[in-house]
Amino acid sequence: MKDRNERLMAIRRLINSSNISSQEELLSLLERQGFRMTQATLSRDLKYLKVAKMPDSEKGYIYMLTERQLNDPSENEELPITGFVSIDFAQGMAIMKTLPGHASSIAYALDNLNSYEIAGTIAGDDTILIIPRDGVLKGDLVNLMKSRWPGFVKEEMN
Amino acid sequence: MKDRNERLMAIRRLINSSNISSQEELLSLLERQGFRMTQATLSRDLKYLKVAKMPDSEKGYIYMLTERQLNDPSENEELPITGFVSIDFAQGMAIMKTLPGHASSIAYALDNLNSYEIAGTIAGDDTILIIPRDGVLKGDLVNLMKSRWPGFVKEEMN
DNA sequence: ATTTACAATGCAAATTTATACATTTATTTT
DNA sequence: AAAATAAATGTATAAATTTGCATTGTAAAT
Repeated sequence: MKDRNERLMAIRRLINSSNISSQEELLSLLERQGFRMTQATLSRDLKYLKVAKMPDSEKGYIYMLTERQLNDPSENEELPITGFVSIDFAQGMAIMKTLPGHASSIAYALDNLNSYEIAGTIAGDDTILIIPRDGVLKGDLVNLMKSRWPGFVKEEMN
Repeated sequence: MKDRNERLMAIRRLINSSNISSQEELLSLLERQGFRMTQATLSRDLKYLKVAKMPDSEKGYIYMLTERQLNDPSENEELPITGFVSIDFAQGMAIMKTLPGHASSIAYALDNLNSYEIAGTIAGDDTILIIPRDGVLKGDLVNLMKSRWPGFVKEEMN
């Protein structure tokens, strides 16, 4: 199902980076990127991704991501502020270094973000392997971290 | 235009307290409260209130408030953590007491919440008069405070 | 008190979005 | 590998939402 995941990610990126006001509009942007599909599938994708449509003073209505479910406490897990050392990318995956013994708690928190981008994590003692879904870019992970992890700074990265 | 404001508030309350999945559904709830209107007007109200519709695992799709515009920095003004003393309700308005000299800065921050509930504020030296829109209940204001003001606690209220 | 300007609303039609059903494609089981 | 099961998608249609236009109600100005 590689295709679908890449499409889902492409949708997220488009919605994140531009103000899209209808599925037809999004559909044509996706087609420009080589995705072939119908509006029906897009509607289902948006439902799956929990993309909301909200009024916007400029464009009337726009789609927006809602990863951080406003009222679902389970999704509001805070990432531990301490223990993070560095993050690195290789083989399409992310390798996060932590202080000794901190890996599993951070990995646990990462899992509980329930973010689409992260397919899963495996933690050792001071290292976490983060496996992104197909189609997820390094930048997507960085954005995720930055948006959900107060103490996380790009500059600390390699 | 008293009627319209009360209707707008009723809409906010309903959306906040229940999971509504269509305008028709919301319409009938409003009618049960004595509001008479068409679905077209409701659509315009929702647009005015910037109510978003998002996928929900239980009900398919639900409406939700988006006061806290996720990406609009101007709406993310933080309320000053210090200076608040107490809040009181009288004559349909709220009287907030602050430490001496703190009233205007807090009132300024309140204004910049751009919240629908607050029609306006007037600040003296240590007192702020908060004028709610018609139809806004005491509880609505308290909810607003609690959701936007980290340090605000109900117990401090009278 | 009229007139003028603007905001709010209904109606009907256009647009947009969701979904039932059938079909294809992938995955799992035997 | 074949059969059985589940997942993904297209087509056509239904359902839901938005909007242009006309009208009515409200407020402001003369």
